Amino acid sequence: MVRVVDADRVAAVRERMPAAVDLADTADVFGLLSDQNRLRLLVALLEGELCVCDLAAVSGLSESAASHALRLLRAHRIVAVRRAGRMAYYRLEDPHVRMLLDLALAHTEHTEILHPERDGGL
Amino acid sequence: MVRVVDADRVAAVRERMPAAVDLADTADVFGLLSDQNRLRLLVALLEGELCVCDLAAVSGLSESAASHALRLLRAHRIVAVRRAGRMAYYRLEDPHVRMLLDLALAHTEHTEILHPERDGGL
DNA sequence: TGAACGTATGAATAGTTATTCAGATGAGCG
DNA sequence: CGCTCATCTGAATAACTATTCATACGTTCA
Repeated sequence: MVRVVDADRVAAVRERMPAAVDLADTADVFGLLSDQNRLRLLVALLEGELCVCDLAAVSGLSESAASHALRLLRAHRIVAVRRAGRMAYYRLEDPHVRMLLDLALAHTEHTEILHPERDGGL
Repeated sequence: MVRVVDADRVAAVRERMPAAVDLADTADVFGLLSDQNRLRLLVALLEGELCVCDLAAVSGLSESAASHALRLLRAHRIVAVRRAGRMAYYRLEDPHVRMLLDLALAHTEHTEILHPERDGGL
């Protein structure tokens, strides 16, 4: 089993395959962007910092849920926090993620949604 | 609870917030990219079509696992299949996903990995 | 100081997703 | 035909992720 058909292409692709650690990191970032609520939070932050309660309001989350989500994003340094008294102001810190968001949103807004359906032969 | 601090910004952000269906779709796409194995498959396909066994070989997956992953990607029309006899050749079909991949990989390859760690105050 | 507030946390539950295995399908070939 | 091969599938388990609730923390202000 696992016999190779086009050995040359397989070797070439193996060459170009990013290191496991890079792939894991990339998968991680995409994973953080794969949730509607986190997406809302990040979209809200595209134009500048907001406090937790405004983020919760904008994204329709409870403050607890918003806080949990922001914690995750903060742990991966996608957002950063500024504290002022009892308020916490979050901002989008990762320019790479900003680019991914911009690109992704630009496309979904102009594109028909492709729902999971069958192809040639499912 | 959920009191708004900066009502104007909240209203402005609400205006710009994409529709729920667009966010769901975007989150979905990111979700499909959030797995190392699927990422490997897609990277392998960046340069052209490959059959399942070569994809499995390149990405270190069992053929069954590769097939399951490809099925998912196919269901979302991210890849498409061409069948020739008993072989199945997959290709990357979604140019939007190709862009996201290119962007993401370009960055991870030049960037220090930011592992989940604490920020100012975790 | 103590009450109210914004935020953060932990633990529990519920829900989703990946992985594996056993077997099915359908094409080619002797 | 009947065997082998490439691929696909379904079902089961295991692993992970989200959501909620109750509560804790530190700040502000009376």
